[in-house]
Amino acid sequence: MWTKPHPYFYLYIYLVKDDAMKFEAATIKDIAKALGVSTSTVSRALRDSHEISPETKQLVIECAERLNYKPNPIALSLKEKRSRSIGLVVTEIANNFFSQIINGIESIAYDKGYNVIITQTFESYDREVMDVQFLASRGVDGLIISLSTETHDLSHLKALHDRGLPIVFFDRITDEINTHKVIVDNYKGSFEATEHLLQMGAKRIAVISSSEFLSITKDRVAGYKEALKMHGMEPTDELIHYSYYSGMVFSEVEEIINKLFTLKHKPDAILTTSDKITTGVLKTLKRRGIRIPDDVALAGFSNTDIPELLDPPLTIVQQPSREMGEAAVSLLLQMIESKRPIRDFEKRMLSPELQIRASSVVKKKAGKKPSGK
Amino acid sequence: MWTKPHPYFYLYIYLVKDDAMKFEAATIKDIAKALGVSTSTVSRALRDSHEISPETKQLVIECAERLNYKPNPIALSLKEKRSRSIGLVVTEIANNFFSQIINGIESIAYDKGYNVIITQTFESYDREVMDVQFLASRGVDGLIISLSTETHDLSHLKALHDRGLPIVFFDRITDEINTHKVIVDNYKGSFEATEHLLQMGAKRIAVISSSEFLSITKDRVAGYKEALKMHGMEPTDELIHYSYYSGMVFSEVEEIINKLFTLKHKPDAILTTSDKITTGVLKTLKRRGIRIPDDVALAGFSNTDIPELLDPPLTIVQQPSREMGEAAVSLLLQMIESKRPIRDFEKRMLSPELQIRASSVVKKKAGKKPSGK
DNA sequence: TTGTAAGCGTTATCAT
DNA sequence: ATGATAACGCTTACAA
Repeated sequence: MWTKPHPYFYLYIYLVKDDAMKFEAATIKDIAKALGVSTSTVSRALRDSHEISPETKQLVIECAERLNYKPNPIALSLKEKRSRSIGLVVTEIANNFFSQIINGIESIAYDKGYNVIITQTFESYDREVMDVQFLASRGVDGLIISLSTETHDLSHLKALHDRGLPIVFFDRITDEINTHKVIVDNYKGSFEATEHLLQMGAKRIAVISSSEFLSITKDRVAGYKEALKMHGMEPTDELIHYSYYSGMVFSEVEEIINKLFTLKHKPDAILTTSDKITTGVLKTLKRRGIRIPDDVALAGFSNTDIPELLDPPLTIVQQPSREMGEAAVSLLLQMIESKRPIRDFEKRMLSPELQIRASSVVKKKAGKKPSGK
Repeated sequence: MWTKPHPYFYLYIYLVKDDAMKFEAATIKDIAKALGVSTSTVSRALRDSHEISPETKQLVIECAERLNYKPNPIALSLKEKRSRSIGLVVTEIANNFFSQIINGIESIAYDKGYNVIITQTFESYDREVMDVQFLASRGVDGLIISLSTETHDLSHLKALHDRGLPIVFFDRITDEINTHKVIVDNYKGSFEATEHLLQMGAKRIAVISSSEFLSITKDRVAGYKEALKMHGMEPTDELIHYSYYSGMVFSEVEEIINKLFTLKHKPDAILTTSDKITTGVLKTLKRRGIRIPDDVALAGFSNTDIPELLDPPLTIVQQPSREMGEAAVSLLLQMIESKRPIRDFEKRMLSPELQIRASSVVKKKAGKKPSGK
C-alpha cells in the first residue's frame, strides 16, 4: 500500500556573514556608576528595600529602566546556590501524553522563574541513567521523572535522593524511593473501560498492557481483572499480554495480535493501555483486515487525536496529563523552595486551583456495539 | 458518535515528609584544602595544563574523583559570560514536526554542553513576543525560532539581533532579518505532491495551505500552481484556500471544506500543506461522509503517523524535521562559538555528516487512484 | 540612609 | 611548578 520510501527533501540553508559584536547587558554596576552611588544601594533600591530613601529608589529605578537593566540570572544562581532549573525525564517528547505533561510543567515552572531541561529515555535504562547524570551535572534543583520500562535498578536515583535532591515521580513510579509521586487512578480507568466493553456485549476481552514490571501496568491489569470478575467472568492468561516496550517497538504489538487471533477462541474485544499500544493495535488490525467493532471492539488509553479520526469509533481512556505535570512541578517547587519538611499529610495538599483543574479531565466513549458473534 | 465528555480521572498524589538536607557538592576549594595546594593549582591540574607536575596532577585528579567533583556550570557561565543555554521558539511541542525538530536540536546541543529552553507560541504573536523576551531575560546565548502565523512585526527579534544575539530561523522564516535560515524545499514538495495527484487522475485539485503571509505558504502554493501549469491546467482562486492558524483552529478547516464542496465544480483532489490541516481535513471529510480517494484524492504534508492508520491511503509529504533541527542548532552554535564571521558562503556549508543525514528523509505515496468522476 | 567588603566557584594574570 | 589575587554580577552583614 505504501511505496518504498525514497530520498526526497533538500535542506536549504541560508548562511550570512556574522559581524555583530556581542552585546553587553547593563549591570548593577553601570547603574551605580551612572548615579554615583554604590552597588549595594542600587541592589537594595531594586529589591525595594525599606531602608532606602524614596528619592534614591526613584532615581535608581528610572536609571535601570533607561539602561534596560535585567538582573543576571546566572550571577543570582551562583549567589543563591541554586540553578533555578529543574530536570525532566520522559520517555519521548513526540508523544501527546508527555508533551502535555511538559506543557503543564513549563507553564508553572516558567512563571516561577525556573527553566526546564527536558531529556528523553526512549524506554532505555541506559539512556535514563545518562539523562539523570546529565541533569545532575547541570546542577538542577530538582527532578521530575517517569521511569523507563527497562528500569529495575534505581541506584542512580537513590544516590541523588540520598544527597537531598528533590525528586517527584509521575506515571511510572516506584516504591523504592520515598518521595512525592503523581499518578492517576489507573485501576479505575481500566476497570471502567473494561466494563464499557462488557456493556457493549463483549464476551472475551483481551488486554494488551505495557511491561508487567511497571507500576501502572499492575494497576491497569488489576482493574481489568476486577471488572471481569464483577461480571462473573474469570480472567484467562491467554488473553493477558504485555508489551515490554509499551508499543514503542511495533513488532511486539503485531506479534501479540497474531497470537490472539490464532487462539481457538478469539477475543471479541481488546483493551489497550497506552498510546503507542493503541496505535499499534489499530495499525495491525487494519493491516489484517480485522474490522472494529464488528470483529473486535476496542477500548484504549490514548491522549492523541488518532482514535477520533477513525471510524468506527472506539472507547478512549484519556489521562489528565497536563494536570499531572502541573501537580508534579508544584510539588517539586514546594520541595525546592521550602527547606522545611512538609509536615501535615492532609492539610498540605495541592492548592485548590490545581485540584479543580485536575477534575476537568474527560473520558470519551464509543456508542456502537460489536455484532457479538 | 462521541458521548458527552464527563469528569473522570482522579489525580493521586503521594506526599512524603522531606527532611533531607541540601547536599553540598564538592568544589575546587575542597580539593585544594584536602591536598594543601592552592585552588589555581587544582584548576590547572584539572584542565590538564602543561605547567603542572605530573605528580600533582595525579593527586588532584584522584582527589577530584574521590570527592566526586563536578565543575559548577553556573560559576563557569558567570566567568565566561555565557549561559550555555539556547532558546527555542516553536508553535507547539505536541506536534510531531516540532518534537522532532526538538530531538534534533537537543541531541546536538546537549553534546556540546548547552541547555535548550523550549517555549511555545500556539500561533500567537503576543505569545511569541513574550517567549522571546523571556528567553532574552534568561540570557540565552542564541535563539532558534519558527515564526508564529500572526507575526508580521519583527521588531522584537530585530532588537535582539541588532544587539548581537545569534538567531537562526527555521521553517517559517523572514526576509527582514539577515541571519541563518533553515528550510526545506517546500516548492518542490508541493510540486511533486500535486503532480502525483494529477497522475492519479485528478482534474480539479484544491489546495489548503497555511496563512498566506508565511514564507512557506508562498513556496508551497507556488509549487502547486507550477505543477498545474506544467500539466496544462490553470490555477483557479476558488480552489486555493488559506487557513490562517494553519489548522490549529479546526473550524477554519471545516469552513474551507464546506466552501469547496458547495462549489459548482467540486474538487476531486485536495492538497494540504501542514500537519494540522491534513488532520483537520481528514476529520471533516470523515464527518461529512466524503470518501478518500473515491470522492476526493488527498495529498498532505504530515509528520505524524495518523495518515498511515487510515484507509484508504493518501499521499504524504514528510519533512526532514529532525535534520532541520540539527542543521539549525549547528549553525547557531557556530555563530555562538566563533566570534569570527563566517566568511565564505560556499565553503562553510554544513558538515558532511549533517548533509548525509539530511538526505535520508522520505516521501510516501499512496497507490490508489480516485474514481475520477 | 548609604557605603564597604566578603563571598558564591571558577579561571586568568600576575608573581614567586 | 605553584600561589596569591582579581574578576565575573549580585546580595548581605557590618560599618559609618
